Amino acid sequence: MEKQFDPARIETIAQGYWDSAETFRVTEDPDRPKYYCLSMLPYPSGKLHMKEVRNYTIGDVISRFQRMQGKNVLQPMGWDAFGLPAENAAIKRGVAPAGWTYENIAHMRRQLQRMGYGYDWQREVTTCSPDYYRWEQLMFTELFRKGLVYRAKSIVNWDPIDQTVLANEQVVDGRGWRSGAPVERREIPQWFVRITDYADELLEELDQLPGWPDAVKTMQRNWIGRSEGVELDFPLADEAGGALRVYTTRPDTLYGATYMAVAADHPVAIAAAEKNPELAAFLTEIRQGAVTEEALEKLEKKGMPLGVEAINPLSGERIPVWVANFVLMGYGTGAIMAVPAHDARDHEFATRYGLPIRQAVGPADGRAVDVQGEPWVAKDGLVTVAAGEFTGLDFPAAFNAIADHLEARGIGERRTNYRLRDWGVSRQRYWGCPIPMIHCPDCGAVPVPEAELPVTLPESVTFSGVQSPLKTDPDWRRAACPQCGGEAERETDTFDTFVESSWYYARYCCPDAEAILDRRADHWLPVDQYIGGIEHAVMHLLYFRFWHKLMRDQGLVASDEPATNLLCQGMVLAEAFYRDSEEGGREWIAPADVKIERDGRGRIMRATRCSDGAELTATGWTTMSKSKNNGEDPESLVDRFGADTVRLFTMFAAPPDQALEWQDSGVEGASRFLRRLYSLVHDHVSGGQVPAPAAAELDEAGTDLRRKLHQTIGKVGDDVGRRYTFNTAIAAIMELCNALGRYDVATDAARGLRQEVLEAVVLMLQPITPHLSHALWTRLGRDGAAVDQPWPVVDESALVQDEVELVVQVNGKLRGRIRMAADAAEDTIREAALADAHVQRFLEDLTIRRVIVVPGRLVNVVAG
RNA sequence: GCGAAAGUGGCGGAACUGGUAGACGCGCUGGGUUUAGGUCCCAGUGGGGUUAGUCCCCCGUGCGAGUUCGAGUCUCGCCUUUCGCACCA
Repeated sequence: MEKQFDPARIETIAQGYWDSAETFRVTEDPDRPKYYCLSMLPYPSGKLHMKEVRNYTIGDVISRFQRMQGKNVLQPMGWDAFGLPAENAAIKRGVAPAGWTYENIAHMRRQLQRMGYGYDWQREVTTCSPDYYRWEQLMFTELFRKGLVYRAKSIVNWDPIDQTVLANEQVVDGRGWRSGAPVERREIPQWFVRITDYADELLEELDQLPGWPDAVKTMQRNWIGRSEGVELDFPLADEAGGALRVYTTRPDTLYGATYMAVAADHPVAIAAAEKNPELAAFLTEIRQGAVTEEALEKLEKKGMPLGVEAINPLSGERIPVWVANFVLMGYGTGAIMAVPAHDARDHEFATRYGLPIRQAVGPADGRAVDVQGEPWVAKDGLVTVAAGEFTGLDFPAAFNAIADHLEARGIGERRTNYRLRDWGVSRQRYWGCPIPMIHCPDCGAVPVPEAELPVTLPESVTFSGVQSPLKTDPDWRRAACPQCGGEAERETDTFDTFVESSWYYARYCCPDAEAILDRRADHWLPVDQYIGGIEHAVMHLLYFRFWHKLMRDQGLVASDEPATNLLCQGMVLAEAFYRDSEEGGREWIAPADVKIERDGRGRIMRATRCSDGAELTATGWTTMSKSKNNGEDPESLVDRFGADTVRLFTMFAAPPDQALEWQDSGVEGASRFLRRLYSLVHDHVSGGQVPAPAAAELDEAGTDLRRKLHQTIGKVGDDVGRRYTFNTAIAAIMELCNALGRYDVATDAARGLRQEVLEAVVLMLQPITPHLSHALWTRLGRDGAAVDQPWPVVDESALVQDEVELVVQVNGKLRGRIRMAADAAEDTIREAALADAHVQRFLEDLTIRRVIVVPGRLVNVVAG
């Protein structure tokens, strides 16, 4: 055995072994329980990111652990290859998005392989390949035929200078990122999938997912936002008649409605603006700005009266109709009834424009509230006041009485509403999956027949960024109508990339199927463990669940949910450094180019740039990102320390669901531990033939070490297999190694024990540092490969302990420790605790009132 | 603005079911090995006080209240940070 630990050499040998033995290639096996471990597939941005290393190391640790439990493990990998960054790269460097993407995939695949992840590469899925997206096109046309897909108008960010639709991230402070022009909201026709048809099922089945984090389930519940309310008409008071339809969850507050507000695109607002130029200008003004909910909510509330009045259907009162910038057409009915006394946003608006605020409900205990100063929004413990015949009712009673009344008079009905909106899947972009529809002047929108799929995206194009090459290519656009054969046009929009990532996990099961999926899908599904970033808690994970149900209803899969367990890992943070220069604004300096001076306690005192000594400002911990130039390159760390060290550190630094603060010094600590273990094994095997373990011949120190070994096996199995706290598993292994290092090996029995400990350590580390374990397993003289060994078994007889230490508290404060037989009776424990000299000191002049004995843990003496 | 989480030494974190706060690692301090540097090994390391001593005391888990024999852990309010908000993925 070489004295020096050489990670590069060890890693090459181990990876070569797994390759030639086809260790990670899996097929369906009826004799072994299956285990499907899935990590979210990466966008091929060019370089592997630290957050991906973290994600995939977690997945690989779980996969390798399950393999050691005897499971038939499927762990696939692929590429979420469509998306905006490829278009941006194309604009910046003048390369085609396809070529750029394929090069990135090749580079990143090699980076993943160097990390030693146990993927079955034969199942690799690349979403921009026609072999993949043709099946999603087929699925879409089938959904269209089932009526689950429709076309409707919706709002996009429109850049009036570049004449293009902008993504939300391309809107900076309400302006286009490149043109700088104020963004306008524009309505265009787009394709939608009816996710709201599945809203109830998506909501209710969250209760059947005990393996999903509560935080994610709560966020999804809130996102779906089911509410019970009433939809009703407020008749308009002008001669033309008509009515404003609104939805409210608070019909009990109807008597407090003092004005109405409509969206700028509402027909009533447009009609009113025709004869009012000032109003028309205002409508144009409030149509500007970004479309995100966040931007709308943070907006300064603005409005203008339309000169139109509506009639409160309960009180008969005439109230003014306003147009307001925070009401949007397409969200609900595009109109709201405003009850400023009981809604914060309505209150802010009413106060600003001097509109009346009238109380409709109040506390049931009769306490007076002043709604002029601030709204009273409670829904519990309320009673209606000044509400005509409905006065004096609590919330459920008022809700029902008013809803019955409205329904009886035919001006409204009860309605269940969702905050969730149907999924708009159209994108006005080139680098995406073409939407397989043909627009015929006579037949309308017609799906492309299955025999003509896939609708292939042309890959050799020049991409300028102004318009999609699909829209400017008349040959590509031209098509015969599948229905009437007449001249027609292809849809030039492409799919939201969330469509590809909604079903890739199922395609991994049968990547070569000549259909969307085949029978193999149900062998592997549902996914046993899904792992990905918390940032996907709502959108991706909801579409992922939704698409699974769509596939179920198409008869493609049998299960209701795609994944039984979900682990959301935290972000990866790093320190960032910048300097503000007069000429060039803020400049971010890579941490590798920064010289840091720390004070005696390790805090950063001063940071300077290595090249010129320029003074820099440190930001503290922040997300690793390109814009801050603080990304740690995993590959250079692998070059310096080896893949095992990088894997060990990312698992050790924090529990997986917490943010990980990246520190190079910590990486060195991980490397040091592996070197120490290597030399422990080296020293051990250089002593020659190892005798068989003989537990009975061990002295007290040996018995203690052996107990610690088996405690550790139990703890690590629980930490890795159930708790997913890899950091504590590693800490326990380190403790065991420290104990082994202190253990004096003078006898044959002791050498045998050392062999037993080292073998267990090597196997327990196999999921985390598989290359080193592969090497050391052989060095310890064992046959076979570490990756194929079963998880070590706890020897219950080694855990037995005759004596335990108990803590004695007086009034909750630690005052003494006593050693007792493990099975001592409560009375004996109480006596021993009270007899302890140190405890007695604190009981002088006090009367003992109670003694609490917690067996195996502590005694608390309550005295006063 | 709305929704969801998280705050523990100089730093990352541990304490799993309400029961010894600070495991493990980094950093730092002192010592040793080495021609030197690095590596490696040993010891110490929450803050304050105290002792001849290896004894002992007080304080301490973002802030403020509460429940309990006992709270980092449970409840309420506040502050700060992070994630998401439908065209970034």
